[in-house]
Amino acid sequence: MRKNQIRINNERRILAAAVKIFAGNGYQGATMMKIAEEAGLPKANLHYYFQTKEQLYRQVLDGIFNDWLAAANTFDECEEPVEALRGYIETKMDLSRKRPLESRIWAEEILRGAPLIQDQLEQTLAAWLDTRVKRITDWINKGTIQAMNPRILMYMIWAVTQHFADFESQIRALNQQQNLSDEQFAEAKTQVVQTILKGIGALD
Amino acid sequence: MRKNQIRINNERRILAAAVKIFAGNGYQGATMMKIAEEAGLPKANLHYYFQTKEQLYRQVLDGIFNDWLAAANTFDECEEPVEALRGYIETKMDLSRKRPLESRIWAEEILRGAPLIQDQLEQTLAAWLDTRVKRITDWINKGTIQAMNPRILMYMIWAVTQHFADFESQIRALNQQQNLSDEQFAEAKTQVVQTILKGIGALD
DNA sequence: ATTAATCTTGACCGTTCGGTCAGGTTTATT
DNA sequence: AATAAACCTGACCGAACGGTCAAGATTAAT
Repeated sequence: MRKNQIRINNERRILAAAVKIFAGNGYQGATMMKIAEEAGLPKANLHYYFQTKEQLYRQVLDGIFNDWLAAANTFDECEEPVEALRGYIETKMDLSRKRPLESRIWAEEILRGAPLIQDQLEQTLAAWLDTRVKRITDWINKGTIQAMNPRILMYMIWAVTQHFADFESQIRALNQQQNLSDEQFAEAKTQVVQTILKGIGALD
Repeated sequence: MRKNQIRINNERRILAAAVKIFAGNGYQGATMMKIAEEAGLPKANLHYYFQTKEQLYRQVLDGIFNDWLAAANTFDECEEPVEALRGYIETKMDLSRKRPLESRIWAEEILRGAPLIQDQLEQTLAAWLDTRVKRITDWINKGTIQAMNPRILMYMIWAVTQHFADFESQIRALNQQQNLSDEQFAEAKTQVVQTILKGIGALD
């Protein structure tokens, strides 16, 4: 029983417009009118598909969280710490490069105290982190990487990779008012991977 | 010619209240009424000292930027890379611990594309960064630390240190709904310093 | 003591926002 | 062809917002 094509198309259009407007203005700064203009639809039409602004915002956040979880699986694809961490960091960097708007929406939600996604953080994300902490602890016990607090390592990885999306406007201001070129971003990606892996004693 | 004490006191009260409200609600989500209640003053009184909401916000941002610049001087206090970087990272970590609200206001402004502080970023911050890039480049040329892009190193330091303020609510959700204790934060500080210094080949 | 300057505040105003709704149009079903 | 279901939208509404103002209270200057 699949939904009508009209509904599918319009929901997608509205969600895409919502991502742009929420990312550029924040939840409070975004207005249904701006989203409607971006989507090329009358405002009342938005309320036909999404009853309230908050519901629309929640669906945007859900989509972001699902993308995040999909990327997070990279962590489990390799057995060895160097390749597992390298793959995860690179995937997170690619996500920041390709979907900076989503990263910024997520960041703003956390900044505001995560009022709408606290449950997801405490349930899904905490569980995800726990199992990865166990894997890292195993590596430490085997002596493959040096002793450390695995949670802090993950915080560092998240911080650095997401910084390139969340603080894009600052990086641009410090880069002759130009966004990082593909070459510059590739260099950043390599350096981030090298610094973190070397920093935890997994290289050299 | 010093200002009247009444003005000094009230401006300070209002600015302190504004920091709390802007940090917890963002620029758009903050209202003059909320700030007035936090300050314990009638709303009209705020407009007597600060003509518009934007002017009040600008003064808050100015204060934050000045704190940031003061902390940034730590970078120059030591000649050797290990001690200079360690001191700078630790100062930034302490700032995140003691002034998380200010860090979040700054982060939100950058997230929104830095509409009000673009000039400061392109002028003051860019100049500050340029001189530190030169220092790091000297260290690299002397062989004290390994070859790398100094700008990316600074981005990483900013990202990691500020993460503990900006993403505090996420870290709390992943830490049994408890903010990091002083001991946990001290551990994070040590690990961040060690990982970065080791990651750039300045240790071991 | 008088005047001037500064400070205080309740009431008010125009605008913008999220959301509603009735009535019409299009699409799907039989 | 007829009916039902889904979709569309201009016009409207109450609430909340940033900001104003006039009139009074307090403080400073002479």
